[in-house]
Amino acid sequence: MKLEEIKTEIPEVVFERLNRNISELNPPQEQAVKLGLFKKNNLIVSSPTASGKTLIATLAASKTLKEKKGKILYVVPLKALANEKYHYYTNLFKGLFSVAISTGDFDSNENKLYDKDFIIITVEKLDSLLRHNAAWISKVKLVVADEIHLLNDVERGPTLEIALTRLKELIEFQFIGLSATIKNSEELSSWLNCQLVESNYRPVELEEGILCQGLLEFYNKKRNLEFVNGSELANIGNTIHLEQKYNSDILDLAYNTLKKSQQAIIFVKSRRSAESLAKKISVLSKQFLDKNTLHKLKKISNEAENVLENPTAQCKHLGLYLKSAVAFHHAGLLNEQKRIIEENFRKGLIKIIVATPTLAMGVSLPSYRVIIQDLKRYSNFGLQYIPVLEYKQFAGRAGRPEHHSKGEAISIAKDSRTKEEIKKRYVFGEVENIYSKLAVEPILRTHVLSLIATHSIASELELMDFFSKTFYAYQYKDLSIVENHINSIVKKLQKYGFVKKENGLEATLIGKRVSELYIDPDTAYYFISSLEKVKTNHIDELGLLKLMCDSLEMRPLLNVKKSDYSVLEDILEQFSDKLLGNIPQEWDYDYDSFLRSLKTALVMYNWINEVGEDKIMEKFGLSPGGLRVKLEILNWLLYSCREFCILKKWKNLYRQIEKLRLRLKYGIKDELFPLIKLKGIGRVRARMLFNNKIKSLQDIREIPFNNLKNLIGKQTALNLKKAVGENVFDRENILNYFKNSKKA
DNA sequence: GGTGTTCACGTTTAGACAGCATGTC
DNA sequence: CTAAACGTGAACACC
Repeated sequence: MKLEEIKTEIPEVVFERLNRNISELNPPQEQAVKLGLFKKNNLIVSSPTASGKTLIATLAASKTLKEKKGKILYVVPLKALANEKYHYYTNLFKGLFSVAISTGDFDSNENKLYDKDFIIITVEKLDSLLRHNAAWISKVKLVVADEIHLLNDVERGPTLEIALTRLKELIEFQFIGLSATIKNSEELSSWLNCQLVESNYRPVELEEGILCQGLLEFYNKKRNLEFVNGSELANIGNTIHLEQKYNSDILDLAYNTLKKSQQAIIFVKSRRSAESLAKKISVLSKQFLDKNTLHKLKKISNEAENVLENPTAQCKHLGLYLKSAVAFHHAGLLNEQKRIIEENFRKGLIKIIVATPTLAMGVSLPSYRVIIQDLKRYSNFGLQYIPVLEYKQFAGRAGRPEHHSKGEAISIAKDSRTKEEIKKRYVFGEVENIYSKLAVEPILRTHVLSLIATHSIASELELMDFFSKTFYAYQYKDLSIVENHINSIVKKLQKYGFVKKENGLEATLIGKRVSELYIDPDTAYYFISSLEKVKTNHIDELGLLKLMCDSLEMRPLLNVKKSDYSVLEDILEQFSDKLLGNIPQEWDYDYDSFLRSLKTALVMYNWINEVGEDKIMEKFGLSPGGLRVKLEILNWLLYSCREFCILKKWKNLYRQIEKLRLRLKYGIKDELFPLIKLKGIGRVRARMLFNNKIKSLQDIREIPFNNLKNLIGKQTALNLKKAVGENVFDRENILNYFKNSKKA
């Protein structure tokens, strides 16, 4: 079907912009049109990664926008994905419609979401907005849910499920669900009252292969399909004998990739193996790089290494491997470093990325070759094979439509038995069903509170009525497990003082706030009851930090190593009277998690006492990225405590909490507060100034410009002087000024 | 006595959403 | 019910 044929359905400018890149609709897209995409029918699209699902959503959105009847909600599971979509749609709709992004990081709040046409939002943020009763929800006429197979996720699936169920209760809208290929897409689509678009279409051909002891076999699935149910998975397709140079399949394959001037993403199971494999490959990749490339690589290596003022060991390693066009990629990196890696891989400068699964979930970063080294991953039951769905996500990254006509996904098998297993399980295997994971207590309790807080609910029965509309109810029919949970949760919430039962079920003022703050009711109760006991005292920072680390939200906590025990026990002795909550004995079952919490709190305590970031990483075995994440969560938890203080009128505590938040934000002691307010001054520079007896704005005013310049560099010194209201006319500066104005 | 090798044992293991206010791709 | 890679340190061989 030609794009031309649907021209009248969408705004003309949008059509022209789309038409620059696409003239033809691909099979799943065409099918979506035939199944009533433009007739406001609900659709589930179940097809592989990169099969053009986004365009289906775009077409439906364009139709809705053309009619100007209401706004569009585009729901995604990751912030990184939200950013990507935001860029795409602001570009596509530039000058026509307003696009907004709403995640925990930033709200495009300038004009409020109320006025925006197209809103990209994360699942949890949507849930949060529903808890806040956002007024504009009633104006939504189309909801797109991207990666809807997230429903299967133990932790985050239920949130999506509840949010969708609530939306259905609240308003009428067209629904488009985009999913990876799953087995029970039929079931999913009938729950949501959808037409089903199912397809195996890919714009670039995908060749799946296995490398085992130097022998690389590719399988032709079309011809083999009939054998799948028998055991005959004959090896039809190419077979290649790889040049064996390094006595290691993975290194030989990396060599082969580089020799062909191709790129590869290698998926491994742990951060440690990502870094160590990157190291090995960086040694052999040097031979393929010319002078010009090396020069460019040196630049980005420098950039990545020096994101922090004091590079950590991890930063240095990354920098080193980048010089050889190799990178590792995992959640312990800083966002800036991830950006550098992704950008330069797209440009072709970086040749090989060794990554943990992050890279398969997040932004779209295709590569000619995808190499899957680990198909097993550690779980509660030892090493276990990953789901087929995840393998497909890995493999789906192979092939860049703009550069290649095909892509290769190669798994590594250590022996022939493993090879057969991989062939059967993954290459020719069937993708799993997805199942609702709703019936779990910790998840239900936050949602039960939020339902009570936003609805007028007459009784537990009415709650059950809501849950009978979920995917869980649709799949399992039997709600008795959920019902048991709900009854005990409602009792618990009453005991906590978050819910009261008078005419019906109703949230108390504090219960409502807990729901809006988006923290677990158990956590909230634990915080409030612990703080109650010390509301008028002076609290030690470590005590407060430890309290925060006891919460569910801070998990996973740091591991306690054998060598840590003595240090932690010393600290415990020293601070035992300052910790909130009770201290378990060594033989208690929760002693271990107590120590883990204490260790995590200790990291933060080091941070606010200005221990160098590189030292913290070394001492606690933490990554820079990990520290950032924990700091952000802490800030949110402390903010929540602050709000509790307001409701409970605990003024003394309020002040202490605010002070701690400020110290956490910058990683400083109180004495640097005046300096940190200045732009361009972070924890490192503020400390340096302070140690040079510049302790206040007044001191900055008084110190001669040249002295300041020697301390901190000319540009920053100029900015500082300006910031404290002083204009500096040094000679050089004036000369520069004239030089620059001449150029202009 | 210094240095290199081997072996047994111990340790560790992916990821990422949320508040609020302010200023960026 | 289930694993494997890496680091560490002791024991040992060799110059």
